[in-house]
Amino acid sequence: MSSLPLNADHPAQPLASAGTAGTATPAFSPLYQQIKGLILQSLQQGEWKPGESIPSEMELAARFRVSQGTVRKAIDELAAENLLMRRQGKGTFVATHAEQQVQYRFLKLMPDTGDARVEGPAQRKVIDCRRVRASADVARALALRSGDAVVQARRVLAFAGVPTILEDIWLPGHAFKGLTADQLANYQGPTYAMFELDYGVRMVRAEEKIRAVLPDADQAAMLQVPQATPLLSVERIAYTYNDVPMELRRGLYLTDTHHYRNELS
Amino acid sequence: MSSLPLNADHPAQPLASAGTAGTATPAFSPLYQQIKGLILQSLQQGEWKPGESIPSEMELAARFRVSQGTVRKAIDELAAENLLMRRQGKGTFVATHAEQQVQYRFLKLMPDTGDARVEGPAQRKVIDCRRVRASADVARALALRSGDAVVQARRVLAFAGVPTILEDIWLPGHAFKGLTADQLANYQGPTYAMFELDYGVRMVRAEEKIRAVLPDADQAAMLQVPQATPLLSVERIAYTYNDVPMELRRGLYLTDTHHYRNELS
DNA sequence: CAGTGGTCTAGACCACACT
DNA sequence: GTGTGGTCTAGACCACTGC
Repeated sequence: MSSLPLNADHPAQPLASAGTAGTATPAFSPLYQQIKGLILQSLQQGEWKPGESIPSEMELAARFRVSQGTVRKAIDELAAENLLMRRQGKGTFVATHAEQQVQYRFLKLMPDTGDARVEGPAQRKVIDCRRVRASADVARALALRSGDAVVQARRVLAFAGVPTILEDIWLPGHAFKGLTADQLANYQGPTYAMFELDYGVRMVRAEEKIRAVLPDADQAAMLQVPQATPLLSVERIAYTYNDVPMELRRGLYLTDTHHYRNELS
Repeated sequence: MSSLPLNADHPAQPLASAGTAGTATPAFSPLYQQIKGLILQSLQQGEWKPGESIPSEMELAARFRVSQGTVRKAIDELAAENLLMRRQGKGTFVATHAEQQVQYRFLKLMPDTGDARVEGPAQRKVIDCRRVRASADVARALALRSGDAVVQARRVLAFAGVPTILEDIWLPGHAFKGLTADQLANYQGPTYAMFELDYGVRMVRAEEKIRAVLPDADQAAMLQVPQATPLLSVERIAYTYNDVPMELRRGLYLTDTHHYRNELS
């Protein structure tokens, strides 16, 4: 395992790996990975907030006592993971869901014709929002214990007046104290941007499990469709920094004029 | 626009952009992008085949009269796009769907419990495989003209004996002359690996549109489910090099014991 | 051992944005 | 012009693979 020459007078080489001395894996870690970890730590601790710029490559290189190229490689990876955003001539910025360019990055439902951006944001109607105790499956998804406090919300999203998405959302109670239906309904912009601003929680990545299902009577009523209408069931777990799960979301998507779009590579 | 110093005696700087002289966009293209284009061209023309190694970074640097670092950056991007695969100490290889590591990379349907790899490959039953004329929508998807020859196939994939996927596949007739039902059913390994080996067609990326639907009588019979069973409709267009569409695939997935898995970032 | 990709440095210059 | 990220080079050394 290499170590960072934070207090050394001279930039150092990685101090070589464990070799055959122990039974543990060598676990060689390149310098730029360690730098990446340190930057990640600063992001996590809120040293730089979403939308703000981080120090220049030269400054970071000086701070960490490494060359610009090494800092550069660390930032490259963080930018590839959508944690940072580089803008030539301006600087490097902490990514945010408020950014116009990548707004609604996690919403893959697209209208069959035309551009998603043209359609504009959905009309949101919050059915319910309250503090409850986590059921076993919700607790498991959010890495909590059964019975821990969670905020539970249900809302309907409509496009051009047509109810299209029915969403149930669960959030850890400790991180989202005081979340109201009003916030979920009336915040201008992506919900995840509101989470950043009001609760300091930045969603970094998510996993979705998708199925085809038929709605129960309640769900059909909420979406104003017959119960025989097949719907897309989308279960999402969203994670903050360090793979900590911070949201469970179960969506039902009406897919007669929309589709879920995915790119494979 | 910079140009490559292929015959120069000295490594060159990019020859600067157009400046304000013309009305055309400057279209500055960094050296490594040009190198990337040349490597791409060699891949496309089959100079190096799937699974083979390409020349070392040093050799390519010599061939293109640039530094190793520049070649490196070009290869980095191609590796990130899954066109090449780097293996430390061994070399850089042309990616292939036959690779154990990334087999069935485009199949996102996973069993609800356990690992996909454990389940093993599906049993394939080919219902139909014949040469037909392209309908308007198939032609559009494959960038052909209506009436052009296409190979059309239908097959059912079963896991542990349970029919789970019904697939209709369309392929450009000119590139897949002589494709048989036997090949589609009995080739050991991913179908896309067979396409590479027998037809020299490598699928590089794909786009999918997903909906929830109810099957018609025929489809329900093929999957041995009631007609009221909601199914995932997955329409895929797969592309070779240079964004040329080479396959249209319409799948119906049974999602009672499986789900479509997606990662968002 | 030689050859491959992987890391790190140092320095030069280019493209872009702001002032 | 100044400062930012972006490109390119040259050279050194490290880690991994296979002869």
